Amino acid sequence: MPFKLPSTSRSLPIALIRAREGLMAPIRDMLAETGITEQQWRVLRVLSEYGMLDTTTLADRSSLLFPSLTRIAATMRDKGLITQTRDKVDRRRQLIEITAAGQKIITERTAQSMQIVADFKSKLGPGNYETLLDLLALLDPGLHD
Amino acid sequence: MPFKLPSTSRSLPIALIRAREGLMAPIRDMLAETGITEQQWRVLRVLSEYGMLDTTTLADRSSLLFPSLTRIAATMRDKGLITQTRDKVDRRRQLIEITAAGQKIITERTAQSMQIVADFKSKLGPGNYETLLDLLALLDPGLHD
DNA sequence: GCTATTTCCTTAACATGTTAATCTTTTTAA
DNA sequence: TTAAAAAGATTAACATGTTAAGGAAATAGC
Repeated sequence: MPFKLPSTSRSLPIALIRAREGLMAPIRDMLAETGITEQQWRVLRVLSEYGMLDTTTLADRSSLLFPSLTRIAATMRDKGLITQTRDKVDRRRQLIEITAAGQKIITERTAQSMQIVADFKSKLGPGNYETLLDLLALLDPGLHD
Repeated sequence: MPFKLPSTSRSLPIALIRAREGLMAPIRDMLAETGITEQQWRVLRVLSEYGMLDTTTLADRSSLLFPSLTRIAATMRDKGLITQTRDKVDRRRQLIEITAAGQKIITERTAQSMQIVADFKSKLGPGNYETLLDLLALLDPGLHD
């Protein structure tokens, strides 16, 4: 039975990459002005939203793998964007917190960032935007398994 | 005006990452058995579908950046999965073609790969799968700008 | 209490993503 | 026809993704 794979033009993994590429292009342009990367922005967003976090929780909420976060945190500490402290009770654990300098970047870029999100919402139509988020959530392994 | 960014749990870029992670996990498990990476698989898929291609077209259809493709092609050439030849007419251009060994990997894994796709289709429901592809296409910068 | 296991995190090694600089070949334009 | 510009591709440099191995601290079981 000579079944055939779907054309790469209708491949879901590839469609996800390309959609992400389109979405991130303006965000990366914005971040280039601040000197931080997309991942560092994500870490700042999470820390700003949730406050001080241990590394495991931070990695999970930032959708970063642990080894990546180790390096990213070191870079961000050197830049003065975060602080790292050992947990007094469990000295294996490390606690990470955003600094004033880190929060300043979030604050300064919030309006611009929201405008980018608004542009994509209107590009898709408001209902479609929510539909898309819901469909993507169905594929998220962390949400039901 | 203290506008606030959407919670990172409803961020579209993050949702795209997580969906892709869920989608690729079983595919990566499959590819681990063959000794090639996700990107190398994508290159083989495109070459198998379209035949011999110049590097620019291949990079575009594989959704890879040019410098990445340069390295990936070198690796794949060393593994015997592709051949690289100079264009006789325009010696700047390079032409890339899949080898029998490369095609063998595609052939051997087609059924397994299709099963993974089918599983995700049934997980989402058939209508939702097409809806998702269509919505993602709206964000693809290469499809309308 | 003491060892084996588990947990949290870091290092290592290799592949890719991203931007910028460079190199070669071709095309343009005077 | 020849120097400047453009096009195709590579290299470099740094950051991240991914898997596996290692290291220190805490916990479980005996």
